[in-house]
Amino acid sequence: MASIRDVASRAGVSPATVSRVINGTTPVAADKRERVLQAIEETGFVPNEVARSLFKKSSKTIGVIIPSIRNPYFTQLADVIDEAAKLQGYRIVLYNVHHDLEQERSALQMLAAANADGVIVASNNEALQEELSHYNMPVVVVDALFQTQQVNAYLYCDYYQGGRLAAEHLTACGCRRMVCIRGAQNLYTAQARYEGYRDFCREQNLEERVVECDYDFQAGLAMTEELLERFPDVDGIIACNDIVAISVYKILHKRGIAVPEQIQLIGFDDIHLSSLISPELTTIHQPITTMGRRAVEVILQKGTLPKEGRQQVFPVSLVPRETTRRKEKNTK
Amino acid sequence: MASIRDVASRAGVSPATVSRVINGTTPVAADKRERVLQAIEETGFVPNEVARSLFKKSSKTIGVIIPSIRNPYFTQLADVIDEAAKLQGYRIVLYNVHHDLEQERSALQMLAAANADGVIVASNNEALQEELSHYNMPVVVVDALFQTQQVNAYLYCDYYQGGRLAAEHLTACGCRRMVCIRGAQNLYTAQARYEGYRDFCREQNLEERVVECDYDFQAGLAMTEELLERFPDVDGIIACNDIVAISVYKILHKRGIAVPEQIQLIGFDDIHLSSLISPELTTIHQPITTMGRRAVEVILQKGTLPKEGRQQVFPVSLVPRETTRRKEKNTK
DNA sequence: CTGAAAGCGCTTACAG
DNA sequence: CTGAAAGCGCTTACAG
Repeated sequence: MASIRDVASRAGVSPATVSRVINGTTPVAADKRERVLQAIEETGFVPNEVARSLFKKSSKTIGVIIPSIRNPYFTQLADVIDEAAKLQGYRIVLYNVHHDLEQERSALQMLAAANADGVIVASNNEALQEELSHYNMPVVVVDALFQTQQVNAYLYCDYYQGGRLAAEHLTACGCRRMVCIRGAQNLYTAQARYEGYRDFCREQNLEERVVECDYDFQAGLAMTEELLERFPDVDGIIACNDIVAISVYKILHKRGIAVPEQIQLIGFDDIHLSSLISPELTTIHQPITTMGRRAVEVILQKGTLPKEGRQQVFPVSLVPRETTRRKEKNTK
Repeated sequence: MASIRDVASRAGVSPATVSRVINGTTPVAADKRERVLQAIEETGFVPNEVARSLFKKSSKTIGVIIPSIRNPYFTQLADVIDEAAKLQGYRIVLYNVHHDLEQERSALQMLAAANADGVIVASNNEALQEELSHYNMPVVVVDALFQTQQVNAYLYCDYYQGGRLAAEHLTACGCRRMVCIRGAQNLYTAQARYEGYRDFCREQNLEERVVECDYDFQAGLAMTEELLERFPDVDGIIACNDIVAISVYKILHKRGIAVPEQIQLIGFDDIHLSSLISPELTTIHQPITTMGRRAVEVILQKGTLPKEGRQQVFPVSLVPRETTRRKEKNTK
């Protein structure tokens, strides 16, 4: 690959001048300018970003660390971030860390070492927290909240409210023996949802019935079998997220259990898929787009965010679709 | 951030020595070694990869360029590549280029500028071809084939055979008025599938019925409406890929058309989702895992691939599931 | 407007 | 075994 020196000698100018015409930092005499452009054309010169970044301490890059590239919630989030970043002339580098602390660590190190201009991380690993503040680049955590808060911002949704809404809705649909499939309770996001459900049950004097399940398809499939075993009279299921809800539906369908007639079902997240499957999934909507964009904004303002603004909670909302049905009431 | 010089002075050695203990390139006296390790510990020093990469001309990075992060086919592929690369000590950098030539170009430039060790690109843009050979890094194209072949390898599946298998299967299921939803015909992958279908129809003296549709959910939804309009007596649908098939199913379901009883349906790709939705989708399997791993292998052997090995075609296979049903025949 | 020089943070011949 | 030096390919004060 041609270097800036090659271009310079070909154009009969100094490398500094070439740099100036490329970056437009200083006016350059028209004729030299022309010759430089010529030479760039002829050599097919592309400035080496590594060298540039070494000097600039910026790589116009935002790192995005997600626990799973297989979970549409995260790819949707990454897509939004990607779009927002590109609009500002930044690119994103996506790290898929498989929920693994070691991989999260190394992603973070690599990003720091690569002069990233910031990182957006969706991680629930409390253990990652200490690392997060070691690096002098803006960090925003999305879809999580930690005990000790060390980074520029935490963006998450009102999961507690989501849990309540889900329970409330199923109840309004006539369910009396609902089961809550909650996510691993070491995750804040899963815990808050569960607490919303729990508190609603207590207020309404409903019996709590809970099973626990990881946020993925395989786990959802297995857990549903177990759930039906343990609670054969279940009439409503609150899934910890949409992909688990899809798994639940699959098992119910296979067993010939009608949804929503026999069992009502509600998911969480409102990923695109949830309205594309048949029947369409009732779910709790998270404003993924808004969160993703906000995350990019925070990064690009380089942590000028006031301390008090560090936690930003986004509202969730109920999206009733085909896997639940309200008791006829206001229905004419 | 601490630099190698900080560590060196703290340990009372030269930067070169620090470099040697970090990289283990040359033996270092035990006491100095100790002091260096100490100093690294104390300063929390992380070597700057940008600087290292500037020298090394390698960044232990493989670029992966995909047209859409929303299409599970590509995220599945990316995931496999990610795994295979990590096993070899490489990381991947994922570029989501939204099917856009300009974004593909810039991703490629950035990767070259970032000293990537190779790039795996899933692009059907013939116009990208010239660029591809400009860079002196290994490039492998997956899921596509171009007229002019300029890169190290083309990995793709026997799409033609896939198209045939789909048509053959629907016919074996008793369909006589099938419609083929083909992808945009400027894409090799879509064209080959269609040709498989077409040739089968000709051989069997079946009327060809074709509509065209982009590879995404929204397009699939709209096209299905149109298809039912144009071919009200359709009894079998071959979708250009699984996500379009899912869209088709959605519309059929909404209209109360029974699958497979009234209309049989087959997809293409065999993404994970296809067996997770209800009913499970009959489809043509692509060996995504094998392809992804092979792509990494090719990159890491740095184009030592013999010329004749440049095109690698992987076999496809029929996966009959619940959206089609064979005529009772060998069924006892 | 423009060139020579220094420097970004590493690594590796080259001497010793 | 180890340090001084040069260099990876850029950019930006600094002089002019």
